[in-house]
Amino acid sequence: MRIGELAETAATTTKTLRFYESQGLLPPAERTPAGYRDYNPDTVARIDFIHRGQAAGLTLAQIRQVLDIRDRGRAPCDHVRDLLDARLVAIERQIAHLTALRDNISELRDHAAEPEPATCSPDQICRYL
Amino acid sequence: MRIGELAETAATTTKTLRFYESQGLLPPAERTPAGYRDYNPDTVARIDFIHRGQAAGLTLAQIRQVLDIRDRGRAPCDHVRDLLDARLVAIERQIAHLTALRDNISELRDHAAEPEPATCSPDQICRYL
DNA sequence: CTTGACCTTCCCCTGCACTGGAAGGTCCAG
DNA sequence: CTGGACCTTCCAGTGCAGGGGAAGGTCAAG
Repeated sequence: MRIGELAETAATTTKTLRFYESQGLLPPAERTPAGYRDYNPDTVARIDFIHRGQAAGLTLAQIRQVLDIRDRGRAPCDHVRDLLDARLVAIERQIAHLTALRDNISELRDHAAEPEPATCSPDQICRYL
Repeated sequence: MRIGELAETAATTTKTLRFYESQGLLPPAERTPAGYRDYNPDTVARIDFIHRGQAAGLTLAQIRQVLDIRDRGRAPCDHVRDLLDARLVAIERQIAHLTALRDNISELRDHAAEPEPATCSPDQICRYL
């Protein structure tokens, strides 16, 4: 199948597929005599895997590592488990950070609402910050 | 005060200060006869304000808008309140998204742990994704 | 007079995952 | 034989907030 068909089937764009190839996420495609890329339909599964990895918050570089391991014939499962564990830790940290930020902003917003002066004091830029 | 002193006092770098000036967050500084920037010590408060805005998750473009309003003599408080409200909404969305992501990853991770085959099935890249 | 710290402008680089567009080749229907 | 859809490569830009480093000017101390 040609790149446009693959892009549509796998819900992506031709630009992205060429980009993935340049980044080593897809192996260099076969070529027709005219130089067109000619893909094996199995490539769709590989792109779906990339999409699932992205949905889990992995970077393309991490996904490429996983695919490299798989392409060398080894099972990348343990590596993926470690990546997911690291993602979980990072996500927990992000959530904690955002929660604290939300509480800070809420406080700023509500704390400043009470006195309600017509304008800020001249030596201050804004009573909310 | 010169740029190095201001940078140290305001806990930033000379690079950043020149960048802020180029982005309109700081007014063009006075110059000494030799061409050195010569800052009013009040500038420290302005940089602190920028830092507080960043800590609240505002972009430099948004902070610049606030400072522009203030510099035109008007109180930016209402505008800042709106920005903070929008940030709160965005943060809530981010938290919800990250929480769902965390739950998905947790499930992937624990669900795949049980059968524990030695390797992934040949038509699958990894049992975790 | 020189050394070293500080300052100036200038342009390019970073990470991330693409996206846009130019210039040109290929293929098929009408 | 022409038009349009599709494909190729390559270069450059996006957003965000700066950072790196070159080439050169300035100033005070020794």
